[in-house]
Amino acid sequence: MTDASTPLIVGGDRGPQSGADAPRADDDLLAGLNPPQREAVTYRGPALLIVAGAGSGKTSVLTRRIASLLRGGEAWPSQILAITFTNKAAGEMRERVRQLIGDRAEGMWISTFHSACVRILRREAQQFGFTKAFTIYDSGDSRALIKRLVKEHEGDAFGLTPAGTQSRISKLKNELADAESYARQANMSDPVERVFVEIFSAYQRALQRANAFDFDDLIGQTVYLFRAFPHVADVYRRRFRHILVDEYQDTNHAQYALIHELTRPIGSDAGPIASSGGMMIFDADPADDPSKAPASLTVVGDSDQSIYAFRGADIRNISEFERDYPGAKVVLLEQNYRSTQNILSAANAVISNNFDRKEKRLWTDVGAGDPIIGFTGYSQHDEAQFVADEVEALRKGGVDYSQMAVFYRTNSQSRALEEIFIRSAIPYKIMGGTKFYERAEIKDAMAYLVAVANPADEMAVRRILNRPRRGIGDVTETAIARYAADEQITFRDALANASALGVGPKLQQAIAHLDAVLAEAREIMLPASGELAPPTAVADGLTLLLNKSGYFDALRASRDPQDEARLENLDELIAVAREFARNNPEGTVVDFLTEVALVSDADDLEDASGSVSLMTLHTAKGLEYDAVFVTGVEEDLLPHRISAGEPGGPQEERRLFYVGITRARKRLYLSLAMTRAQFGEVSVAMPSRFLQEIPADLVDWRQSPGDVNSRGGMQSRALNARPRRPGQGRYGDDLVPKSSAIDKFPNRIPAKVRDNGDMELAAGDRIRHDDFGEGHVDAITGEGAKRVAHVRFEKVGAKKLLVKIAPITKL
DNA sequence: TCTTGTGAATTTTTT
DNA sequence: ATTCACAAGA
Repeated sequence: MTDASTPLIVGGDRGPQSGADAPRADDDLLAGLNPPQREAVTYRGPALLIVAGAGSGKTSVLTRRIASLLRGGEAWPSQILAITFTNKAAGEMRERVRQLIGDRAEGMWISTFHSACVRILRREAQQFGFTKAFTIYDSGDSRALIKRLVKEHEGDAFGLTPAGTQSRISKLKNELADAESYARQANMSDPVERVFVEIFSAYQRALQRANAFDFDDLIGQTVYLFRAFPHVADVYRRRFRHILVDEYQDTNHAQYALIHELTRPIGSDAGPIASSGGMMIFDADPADDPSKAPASLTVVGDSDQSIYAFRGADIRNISEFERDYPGAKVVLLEQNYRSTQNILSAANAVISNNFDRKEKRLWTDVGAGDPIIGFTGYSQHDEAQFVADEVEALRKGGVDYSQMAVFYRTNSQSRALEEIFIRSAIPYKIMGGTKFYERAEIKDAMAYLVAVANPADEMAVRRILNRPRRGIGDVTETAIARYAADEQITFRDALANASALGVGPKLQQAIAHLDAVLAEAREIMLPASGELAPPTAVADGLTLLLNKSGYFDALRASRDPQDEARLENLDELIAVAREFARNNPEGTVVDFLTEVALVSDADDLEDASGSVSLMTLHTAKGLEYDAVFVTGVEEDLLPHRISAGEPGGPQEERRLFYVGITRARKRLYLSLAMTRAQFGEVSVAMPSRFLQEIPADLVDWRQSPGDVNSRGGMQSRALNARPRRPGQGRYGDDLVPKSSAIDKFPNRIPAKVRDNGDMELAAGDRIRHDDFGEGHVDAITGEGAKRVAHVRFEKVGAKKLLVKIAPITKL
């Protein structure tokens, strides 16, 4: 069957064998599924909600459901739209469907919201004043633009910061508001609001003029497109007969509205009907006319794993699904196939502290498994060392590095882990963090491509104007902008008239040269003759741009050691472009730019094989590992300090912790540090409240927050930089210390740690340290909680100790 | 126009 | 701790 050639639009046809009721020949698709899972695969109806607890096999269910639709002849591949949270998840789902039914899977749309919308927008852009070649602004691009506008409108005088303005605009767009609709209901007598609205609408005009969409627009403008052009919407309503949305709990209002638009009856172009009420009301019952029937909708989600409220995800989308889609079938998947009972019990205990949730209890029949391991380090380095030691112990026990992951709340926590991992020679991979595509040199190179592909994008042209240095400064840039405005041409086209700009001959030459390079690259990548550019065009064009613009030369000539790395990064980018050409022989520059703009951290799946994965708890969603380390389980970090002030914040933090716990298949480690350096300052950390929510008998504290200071003969690596000898991990050779005092209070979390805050100590005093013995205080520096004693010990030499928490007594 | 130095702010999470 | 922005000087 040549599904790829299925006509894009299949009229009112519902598929080759519509109306098939009894699933047939599905036996192998249902093999190994429990009853609710089977129901989720085989149910047929207008709307289905699958409430899928963590590890309940929802991906399996989803792929089998798709496979069963296709195999049963109920749908063509082209009639299926499946939305996932990341591109990586999309790729995996596509692959799994292919494994189930083979090449018949070709032609489905399986993608993220953003990718799907880009596809639609590229096709329909001309309908509303954009071109196919529109640019996608990532948050950095949009921040840069907003920053300029805030400055121009003197927003700072009204307390408007670029970051704040950006996030407000983003939130509004997620609610499908634009500057006008916002202005209508805002208090416009407030000058701050007026300026904000001005900036908002100026921002939107700038995007339009630059032929660009920001991330939020990709969704919002697609919804706008569907609402403003019902015949366009109908094209997609006819096409997509089966819509499936994963991670539904993390959809925001715009995404919800998009799905709503797509699941209207065909021809229901009366505009938005009572969408706020959630009910769809029509003059005639659409069921009367099968050719107009809406697409069937399947959503999968788990409100306990909703962790994106901060960016507009609305948990009500899932909790009110049954109201939005009356008659919807609900299937509950509670049996967990991933984790041991101990891990699940901990997860259940934690999440049950969220009060506004529907009761749901994960269970498994695989048995209790190993206890959860807890550890309290003296510092983040100590904690990292523990993780590294355990990773090595697990490795020796036969666990592959790729089956271990370390999670943390904030990206900045990765640094300490990295340092220790490097020193311990443990292969690791950081998912996310400072991203390849956010490096300045990569953004520059991409801006060159954008300047060629979408000359309307003034931001991109301005970015490369003086990169590498051409002596073009503020004055010249303004001159170009003025000339462009006077002549009513784009900033890009103004470069072609260097001699008319009224700048010096040297500058004229520089500008003319840049113009020529851009033109030459355009001829390679987008030949004016209209002929198709060869697959290598993107890589070739990029190479040409970087060579002839002098970008490479400037980096090579530089003596900044970092510039060598930058050159390597650019080489890598060119390699990415080549790879892209291999995978997409027909791919254009625009396609390349799109792909790059939409990749996310979690997509970065390039063989994490053989390495331990490090990532934030957010990135961890949807993944699973044999062994999981959740680090930094401290107050003010998890839950994060900032969440305290936000409504629903602490609960969302708890869900985040829950997500982390439920990623673990066999082994779970929870760790924290007593002190943590941030902003270059050391501060004292307290155990997270979430730890107390885990039943004590589930956790085996190797070093608990309760007795970390009392005894144990353990040296603090925080205060003792003595290098470790190889093979002498803290519990090397699987020798877990036969804990003594530790067993007595296995899970006692005291409200506070040792506090010597008021110990009076001065230079000249003698002290005794639990580990280091007796010593002489040379000096005291710092104040309050950060008071540091410089001590010369008789046995171990000079040390610096944080007075507040060091296990010392004055003699 | 570019370089250097000082000071300030940063670190919550991301398609 | 590090990065970034802005100011003053070359």
